[in-house]
Amino acid sequence: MSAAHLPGRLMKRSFFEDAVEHVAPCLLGKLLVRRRGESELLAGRIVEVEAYLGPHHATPDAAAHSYRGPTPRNQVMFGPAGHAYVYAIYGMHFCMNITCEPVGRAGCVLLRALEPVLGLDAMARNRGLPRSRQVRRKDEATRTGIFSVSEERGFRATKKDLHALASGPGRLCQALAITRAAHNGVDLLDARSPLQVRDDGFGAESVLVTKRIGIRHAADLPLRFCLADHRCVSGPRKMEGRRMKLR
DNA sequence: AGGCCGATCCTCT
DNA sequence: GAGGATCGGCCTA
Repeated sequence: MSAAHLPGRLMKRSFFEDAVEHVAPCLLGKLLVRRRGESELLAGRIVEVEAYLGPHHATPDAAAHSYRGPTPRNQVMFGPAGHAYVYAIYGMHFCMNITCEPVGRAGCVLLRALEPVLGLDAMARNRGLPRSRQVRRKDEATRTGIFSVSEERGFRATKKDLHALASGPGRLCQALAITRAAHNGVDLLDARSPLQVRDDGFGAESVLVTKRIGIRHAADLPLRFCLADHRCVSGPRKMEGRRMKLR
């Protein structure tokens, strides 16, 4: 498969070499593209992320894996920007981050939720979910305009079905078949990579900023960013936070 | 819609 | 040896 068949354009390295708390909200709306084998293509739009601050930062972030400095597990975080940091958690899930900031600084963005865009059947299979039931009506999500694409031949997903595919950091890795063994350290900005971040020109507008989910330390930092009102976002429906316009 | 629970194992102390 | 950037099932409401 040639790169010409992939949606959008590869992102530039400089985009990720900035402070992580600035990069994180700007990642919303970008595509995570997964190529597998000769023909399989999966893609999802990033709708929810969290920033984790490196130990160089003025604000201490005890929730970050880099908090106590480099270890064998987190060494990728201290390397160049635009690479995947994938780790295993609770013995049964993977989480994927994108490294940010110049070499030596370990700011990282955790990907928390995707809106499925391409390869929905394969995602359902990867997740061990039944192929989405057929819906008689025109895809409700697309009709309401909440979703940008989310429909392809042979798969008509309800909002609930879409949410089950890749909403949550563990779920999105399972949906795209992302593992630590195969993908930790992969360059996301290389056209030959099995995992890429791409920009198809989607314009994110209103962003909701809240506390991060599922952590004990530094729990009050406002470092979770999601597309406001997007149904594929994970976590509690109503979460306190402030709205922010991008750019 | 939200809270509690168990599964399961790697990483760092 | 403790605990974790989670998930899905089951419970109450």
